[in-house]
Amino acid sequence: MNIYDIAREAGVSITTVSRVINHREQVNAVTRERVEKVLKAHNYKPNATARNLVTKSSRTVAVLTIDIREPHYARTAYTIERELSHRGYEAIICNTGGELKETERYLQSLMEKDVDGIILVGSVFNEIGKDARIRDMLKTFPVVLANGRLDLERSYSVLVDDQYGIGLSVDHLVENGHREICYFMDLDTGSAREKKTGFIQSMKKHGLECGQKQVIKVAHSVEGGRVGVQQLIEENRQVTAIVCGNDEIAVGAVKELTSRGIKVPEQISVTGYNHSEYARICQPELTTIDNKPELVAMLCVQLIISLIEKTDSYSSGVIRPELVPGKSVAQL
Amino acid sequence: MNIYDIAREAGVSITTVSRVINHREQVNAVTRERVEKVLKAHNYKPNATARNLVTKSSRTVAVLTIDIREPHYARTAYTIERELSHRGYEAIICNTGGELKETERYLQSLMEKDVDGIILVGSVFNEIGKDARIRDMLKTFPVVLANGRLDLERSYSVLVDDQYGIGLSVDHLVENGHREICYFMDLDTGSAREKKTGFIQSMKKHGLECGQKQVIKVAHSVEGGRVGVQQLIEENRQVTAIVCGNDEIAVGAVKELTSRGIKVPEQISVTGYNHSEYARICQPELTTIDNKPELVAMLCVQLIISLIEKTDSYSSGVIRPELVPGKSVAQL
DNA sequence: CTGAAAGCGCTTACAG
DNA sequence: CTGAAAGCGCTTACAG
Repeated sequence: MNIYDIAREAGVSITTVSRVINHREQVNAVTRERVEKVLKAHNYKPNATARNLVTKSSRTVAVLTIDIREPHYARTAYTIERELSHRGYEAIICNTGGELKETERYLQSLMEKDVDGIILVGSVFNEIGKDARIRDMLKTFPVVLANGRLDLERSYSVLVDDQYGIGLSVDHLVENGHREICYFMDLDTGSAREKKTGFIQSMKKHGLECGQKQVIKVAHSVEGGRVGVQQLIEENRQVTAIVCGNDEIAVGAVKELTSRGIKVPEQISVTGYNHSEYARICQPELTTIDNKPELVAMLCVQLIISLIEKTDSYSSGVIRPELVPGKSVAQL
Repeated sequence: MNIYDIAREAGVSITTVSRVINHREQVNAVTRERVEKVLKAHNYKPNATARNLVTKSSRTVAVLTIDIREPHYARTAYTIERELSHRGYEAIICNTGGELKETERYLQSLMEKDVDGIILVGSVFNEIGKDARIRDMLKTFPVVLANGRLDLERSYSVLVDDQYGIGLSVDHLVENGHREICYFMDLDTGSAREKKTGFIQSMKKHGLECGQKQVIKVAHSVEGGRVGVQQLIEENRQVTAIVCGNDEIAVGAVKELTSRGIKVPEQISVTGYNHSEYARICQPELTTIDNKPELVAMLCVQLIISLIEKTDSYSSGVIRPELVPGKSVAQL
C-alpha cells in the first residue's frame, strides 16, 4: 500500500496525498478528509526510505561510544537515546572500544547511510578526532563531542570541567584536615589528564606537596584500585586519603584497604568520581563527584538537533561537576 | 558523486558500475579495473538509502530493551550490537522502559523504516507481546525474543532456564547445611515468576518448608533488598539464608544486614543472580548465578540473521545458568 | 487548491 | 560481457 494506491482510491493525485500526509496547509478541507479516510482505512505507513532518498535525511543519529557496559557511558547513551526518541530521531549505537580502527569502520558504514548527525561520547574521541582520515569522514556530518574539542566546521562540544571536579575532592579532603593525599589516575585519555591537572593544581593551591610521587597510574578498573593500594603499601607510603579518577578504582582501593584490615575512612579516606551506582554499593558508600552525564547527554542532543535542523537555538557552556558526600571520607 | 558520474567517467553503463560495486562475477576483468580506478579516484560511497529502497532492506536491526542502564541489559545490548556490527548490520537501540505504550511508539516508527529485524530483550516482552496491536506490528518483522515465547510466524526465542538457575542457589545452600531459606522475589515479570517457581520446586525437592512465608516480594533494586531484610527482622524470622532474584537486591540485603551488625555470611548467607559487576563489588563478594547474557546475545543475533537471510542455519536450545561461588555463603 | 512530471540513486530483469 | 529501461515510493518545484 503506497501513495499511488491511496491516491487512486481517494481520486486525487499523489501530490495531494503527500500534502495530507505531511500536514501541509494548502489542501481543501473536504479533500483532506477524503484522503485521510482512505489513509486510515488501509492503516497506511509512509515508507521512510523513499522519503529519506529525496530529503537526504533519515531522522537517525549515530552515537559512537566506547563501551555501553560501563555505567557512565550507559547513562549517557541512555539519556541521549531517550531525548532523541522524544524528538522523533532514532539512535544507532556503536561500541568502538575507543579504538581508531573500529571508529573508522563504523564511520565508513555510517557514511553510506543518510545519518543526520553523530554524537561522540568519551574523551578518547579527542585523540581519535585528530586522525586525518577520521576527520575527513567526520566533516561530512554534523558532530557533537561530549567532553572535548574537535575543531571542525559543523561541530559543537559539551565540556565538563573535570579539572574543577577533581578539585572539589581535594578541597573536601583538605577541609577535613587531610594533607597527605595521593591520586589514582585512570589511564591516559583527555579527561584523565584534565583530572590529573586538576589534582595537581588543587594540591598546590592548598600549599601541599605534589610531585611524581603523589600521582599513581592505575588501570581503569576495580583491579586497578587494588593494585594502586598494593603499591602504596609496598612503598610504605603514609597517606591519609586517596583521590580516585573513577568509582571503579575507588571501589578497588576500598576493597583492598579493607581486606588488609585498614579501615575506610577511619584510617584512610577515599573519594571516587562519576557518582555511579558503584559508589552507592561500595561499603562504605563513596564520597564521589557527580559529573552530570544526563545533563551532558541532554545538551549533546540539543546541540546536534540545532546543527541538523539549523535552528541556531543552541546553548552551551561548561558543566560544573558537584561533590556528593558519602561515608568514605573522615575528618582528621 | 553517484553511480551515473562514475559510469560516465569510466565510459560504461550504470549497470556495469553497479555490478562492479556489488562484486558480481559477470564483468570483464579489464572493464572492472577501469571502473574500480574511477571508484577509487573519487572515493565513491554507495548511497545506502537508494539501495534500501529497491532491496527493501537496510541492514539494520532494532534492539528493544527495557533500560540499558541496568548492567544486565547493557551487557546483552552490547554483545548484540557488536555481533551485528561484525556481520555488517547496524543496531538501533530503544529503551522502552518495559512499557506497552513506549514499545508501541517505537514499533510505530520502526515500521516506517526498512528495519530488517527486531530483537526483544527482557522477559517483559512476553507480556507486551500478548497485546493485539503489538502483535500486529511485530508480525511484519522477523523477531527474536531473549527469554520468552512469542508464538508468531517469523520469530524465534532464546530461552534461559531461570528455574534451574535459582535451583542452583538453593542446592548450593542446602549442600552447605541451610534449611531455613527465603526468597526475595523481584517483581512480577516472566522470568521473575520462573525463578520463584524454581525456588519453590527446589525447596520441595529438598523436603524443606516452602509456602507464602518463604517468598518475599521486593522492589527490583538495592533499596528492595534493604526493605526485604527490614521486613524479615520486623517479623522476627529466623532464616539462615536469603536467595535473591538479582544482584541489586542481594547487595541491598547484604548492606542492610551488615549495617544492623548481622554478619554475612557468618550469620546469614545471601545469594544473588546475574553475575554482574555488583556481585564482585559487594562486600563480601556475592555467590551468584551467571545467566550468560553474552551467550544469549550471540544466539539472538544468530537467529535474527538466519531469519533475515533465510539461511535456516539456526541452532537453539535452552541456556543453562551456572553458579559462581563468592564469599556470601557460609557452611553451617 | 491541485496535479503532471522530474528526480532522489540505486538494482534488476530482460535483451542482445 | 554489457546496456537501456523500468521501478523502488516518496517530495517538490512549477504550472495552472
